[in-house]
Amino acid sequence: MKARYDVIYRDIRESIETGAYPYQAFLPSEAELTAAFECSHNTIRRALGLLRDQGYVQPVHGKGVRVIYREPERTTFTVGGIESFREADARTHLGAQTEVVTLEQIVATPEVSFDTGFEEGTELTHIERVRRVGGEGLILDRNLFRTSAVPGITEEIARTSVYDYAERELGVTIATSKRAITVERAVERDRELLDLGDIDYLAVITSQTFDAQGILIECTQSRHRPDHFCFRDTAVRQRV
Amino acid sequence: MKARYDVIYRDIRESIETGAYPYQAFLPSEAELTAAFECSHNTIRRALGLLRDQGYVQPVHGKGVRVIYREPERTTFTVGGIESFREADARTHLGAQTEVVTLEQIVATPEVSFDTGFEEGTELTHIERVRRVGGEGLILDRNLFRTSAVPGITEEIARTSVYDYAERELGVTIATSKRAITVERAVERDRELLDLGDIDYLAVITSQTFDAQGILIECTQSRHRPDHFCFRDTAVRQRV
DNA sequence: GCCGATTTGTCCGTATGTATC
DNA sequence: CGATACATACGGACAAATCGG
Repeated sequence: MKARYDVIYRDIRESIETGAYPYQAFLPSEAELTAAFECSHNTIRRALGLLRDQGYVQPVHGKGVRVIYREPERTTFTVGGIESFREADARTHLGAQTEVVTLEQIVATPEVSFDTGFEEGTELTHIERVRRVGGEGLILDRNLFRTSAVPGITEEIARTSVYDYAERELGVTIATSKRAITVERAVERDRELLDLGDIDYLAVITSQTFDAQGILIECTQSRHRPDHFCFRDTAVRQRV
Repeated sequence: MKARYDVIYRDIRESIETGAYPYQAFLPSEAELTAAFECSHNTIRRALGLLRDQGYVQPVHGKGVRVIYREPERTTFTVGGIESFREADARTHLGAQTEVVTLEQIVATPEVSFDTGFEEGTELTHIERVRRVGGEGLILDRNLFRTSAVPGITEEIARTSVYDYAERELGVTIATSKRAITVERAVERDRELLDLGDIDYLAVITSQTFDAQGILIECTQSRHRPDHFCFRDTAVRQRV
């Protein structure tokens, strides 16, 4: 992304994360930023809007833009935004491994259609993968990809990153993802594939992913052992 | 909020939710919308940006703006994502009751400060509340309000809605909320106050809330019995 | 309490780039 | 290639909130 507003957003975000603009400090005014980045008022505003939406700053009308970001702890496996397991792994440096348990072609039955939102009869690629950190099975991912959108998935691709393959090789762009987080009791299959010990509940993320065309291309269930699960989120007030 | 872009956003959202623009359909082009709403290109774009961020539509470059919203399925969940307990209760008509267990003034110790982000020595109002549905204790809410921002909380207020009190009586506006969802083992206190049976894990939402000034005014831990917990979310891909 | 300077919030009109068909 | 539609960017104008004198 080479858009000006995005470059500016990243630049300021960097300054906040490194502490150049500390918690509770005010950023330079929009006028100053406009001069500093040599761009228009609107472009600065767009960058500031991103910072606000991502929970970095809180603009205060008539006063300035206050920093509300503080360094999060990096202890557990955090989920947020749309990032693939591989990206999260790279970010946290936990050295995770992926084992492909299932890789098969299926056709959406009425029941699958109801659960996932795929039209009945759609050809789907079904994948089950176990994510291991330090040899321990922590996460069970169960994906259903629309085969016509993401064809030719091999075990090798499934073991590395389906997202990379889809984005780079096929030119598919992931755009929007709808998720629900629930906590469910572990079932037989979970015990079989994960290292649960006496743990009998899992954090479950169920998500639907749409591509840049607005077409549903993937449904996923990601079942996490609770002691390595953390979901972070920033919500901005809905003005009523 | 009477901003034009917000009115337009709500108008189009309404049309989507009622099915006037069905799933997978394209909205009228920006030019047509500009004419229809008699406003500028930028204002329409801002409204469309909101619709995109909230997961209603997916703009497709060079083609149009596609609807990706579908009526959420009514399954087993009770407590939804962004809404407060009271709002969720009103929506689901479950007839929930709130019992105030604790209401006291405390001062932030170093440990509390570390856990919550309040400055050491800050005067805080500590509240513990149990949310019951059908007599069953399902949720334990533990709040720490900055007393100077939200003074004079009575048991009556705690039983109904601190949020209403803060907004209406005190003019405090909640602006940004940072949340983390984890799954934790139930502790003694949870068993004491909630009806857990043989359940020994809880869904825990830990949140920090900032007012319109960017000041931290509240930290909350909301501990949910997992069989009545669901968190919903829509994420937009960060283009890299 | 009022006024003026500063700062953010909203909106407009226009121009240009880029993707789709 | 041209027409259409979304994406980005600019510059200007005015409103609204804050703060200090």
